Amino acid sequence: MNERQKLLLKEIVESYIKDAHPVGSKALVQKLKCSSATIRNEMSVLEDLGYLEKTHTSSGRIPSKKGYKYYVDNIMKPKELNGEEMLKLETIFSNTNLVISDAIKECMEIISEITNYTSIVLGKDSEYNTLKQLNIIPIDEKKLVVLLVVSNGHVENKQVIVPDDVDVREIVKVSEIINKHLIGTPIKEVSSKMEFEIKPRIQTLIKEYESVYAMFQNVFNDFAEKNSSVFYGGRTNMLKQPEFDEVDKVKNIMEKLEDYEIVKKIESNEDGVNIYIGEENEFDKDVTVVKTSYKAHGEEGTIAIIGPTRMEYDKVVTLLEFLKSQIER
Amino acid sequence: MNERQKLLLKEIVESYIKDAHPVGSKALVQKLKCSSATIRNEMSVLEDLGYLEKTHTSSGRIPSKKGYKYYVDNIMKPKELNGEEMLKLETIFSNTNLVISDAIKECMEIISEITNYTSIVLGKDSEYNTLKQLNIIPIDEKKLVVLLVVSNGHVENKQVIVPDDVDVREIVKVSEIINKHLIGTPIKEVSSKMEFEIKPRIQTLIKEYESVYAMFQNVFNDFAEKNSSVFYGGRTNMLKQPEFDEVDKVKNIMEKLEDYEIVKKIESNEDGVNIYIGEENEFDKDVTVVKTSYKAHGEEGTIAIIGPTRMEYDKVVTLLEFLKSQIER
DNA sequence: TTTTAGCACTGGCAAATTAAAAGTGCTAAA
DNA sequence: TTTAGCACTTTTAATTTGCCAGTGCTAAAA
Repeated sequence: MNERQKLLLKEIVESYIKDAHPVGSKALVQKLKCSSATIRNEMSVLEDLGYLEKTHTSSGRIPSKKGYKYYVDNIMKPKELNGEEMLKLETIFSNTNLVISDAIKECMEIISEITNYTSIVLGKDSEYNTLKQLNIIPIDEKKLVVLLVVSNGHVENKQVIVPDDVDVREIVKVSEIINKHLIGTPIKEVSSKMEFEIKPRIQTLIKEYESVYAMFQNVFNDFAEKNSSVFYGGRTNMLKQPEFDEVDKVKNIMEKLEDYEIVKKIESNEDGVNIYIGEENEFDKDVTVVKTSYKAHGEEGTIAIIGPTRMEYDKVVTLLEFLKSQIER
Repeated sequence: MNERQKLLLKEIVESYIKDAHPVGSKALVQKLKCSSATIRNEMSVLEDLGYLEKTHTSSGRIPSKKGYKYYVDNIMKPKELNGEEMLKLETIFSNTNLVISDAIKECMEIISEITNYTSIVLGKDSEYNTLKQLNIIPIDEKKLVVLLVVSNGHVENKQVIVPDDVDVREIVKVSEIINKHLIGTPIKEVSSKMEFEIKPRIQTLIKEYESVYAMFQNVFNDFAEKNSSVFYGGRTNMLKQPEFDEVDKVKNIMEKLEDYEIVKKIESNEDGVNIYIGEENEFDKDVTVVKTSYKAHGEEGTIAIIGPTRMEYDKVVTLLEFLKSQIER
């Protein structure tokens, strides 16, 4: 692609991102410094190459998915952030008594506000996270709370009804044994260590050990299931985008956003910011997902922005990169 | 209103609820056992009384808000639940190691599925709930977790960055003092008791007591803010209703559903099931909120269904009543 | 060889037109 | 009090129309 074609693609993408109208040849005469006829010729070349599309035979052009892709890969320059926005994000991180995961959530909420896209933070319990502490707190004769503290500071809690045949004191006893032997165990291995290290120990000690053992396995399984946490920002922002003006389309996308099985596929291990346009993501042909991973002090996860393919790529990428850099400081 | 008029209103409401089309006089000849002319006369009476509306001069009738209100107050009979649905809800409650609040959430999720409306569970920390236990769990030199256990079994946790000038051991010492003097204190009074009972005690004991005190107050304030919890079921169901076919309208309603300040106004103390049609609720003139409170073993809160005014009132009311009865057993 | 002016042509869009369908209100008779 | 009958109203969908933005192509200019 020659320089003029690149410039042409750039102008079309940016104009279309700005106001969602197909771009005609006359509108670009100023920018390209040549006549509309020349622009039409070049447009038709770019269309043959698959970078542009028409909405109908005599409409202006819009970028194709391939066009967007070329734009983000070869043309787009990082956008300078507006000072006010940058300051907002920085002050959140300068708040010293805010834990990193909370700071990330607040920032993504703000990014959703300034971009009008939906943001997702997908927390992930790192493989290096270990069991820090297991607490049993009796609430009454029949109810207790199991608390599980992870080495990175995450706490999970679950209320449990004590089985009829079991004495609460026996549960506490088992929890002491678990604390004695399982602290420092990576979370993923807890379940199997229960089987091989705890079960044999309690068989002789505890009367109704089967009930108690089952209860603990149950609790650990529950924890394993909601292993990673999801945070959403600007959930309803989808509804603001002109391309999602049909309720059916929005419904489809929002239902997928609610579906953890689909959302968890966003999880990223890449160090850079990656862009998934249209068919490249799980949501919709007119949706783009921009995402990157973060890692800091045992906290680990993915931050992602979800919006229309007609997205302010330069701004979103810069924002995510900026946030990532803040996190990792 | 005479019997025939009641029957007429009933048939119109139920037919419109069923398929969202205005109801004409001919369609009711069978049901009313009289000619369409007679029905037209009666319709026009009901319209003068304000129970019916026309969408345009020569359309069939639809119920007005007042018509719906009369229907739910004077005409509607509880709907018998389908056995399968009832069983689904009952089995959830028969699962003995499920805590009541989790059972409620699962049930409301199911109710959302079977009705295609949105459900909300608004947990409320009862005034009788007291502080059960305060735990400090150091994560590393600079981070710790504050755990707050409430007498009903709810657990709140917050990660805190230890201020530079403070020693973790001093925080632990303060937590011991709090545990000694504040256990059993109603949650609402904790903050003021901190001021009058804890602050004086620690002033002499703790070096940087101001920092530590501020930290704890901070944490308690955070807890107080998210005092009550919200659970949503079928968040996107709004999008399935034909009356919400304009993105703008849905956006409005969904934004309100996201806004805790608005949602918490749903909170109910009423023992019965109450219905708020159109302007009577905070959401939209075409939305109805059906809600009731529940109370069981220190767990307390509100369950609510949100849908279009054209709602299957009989079914929703019966479902909520059934769920409430299950909760209170 | 590249660029440009000019012009015929195309599809979309909005406003206007039309015809059919659904339903009402009113009148007069049962 | 109820009903049959009919004129009238509005909606809806389909069609028509003119206009507009924009294209593709051709032939001339650079």
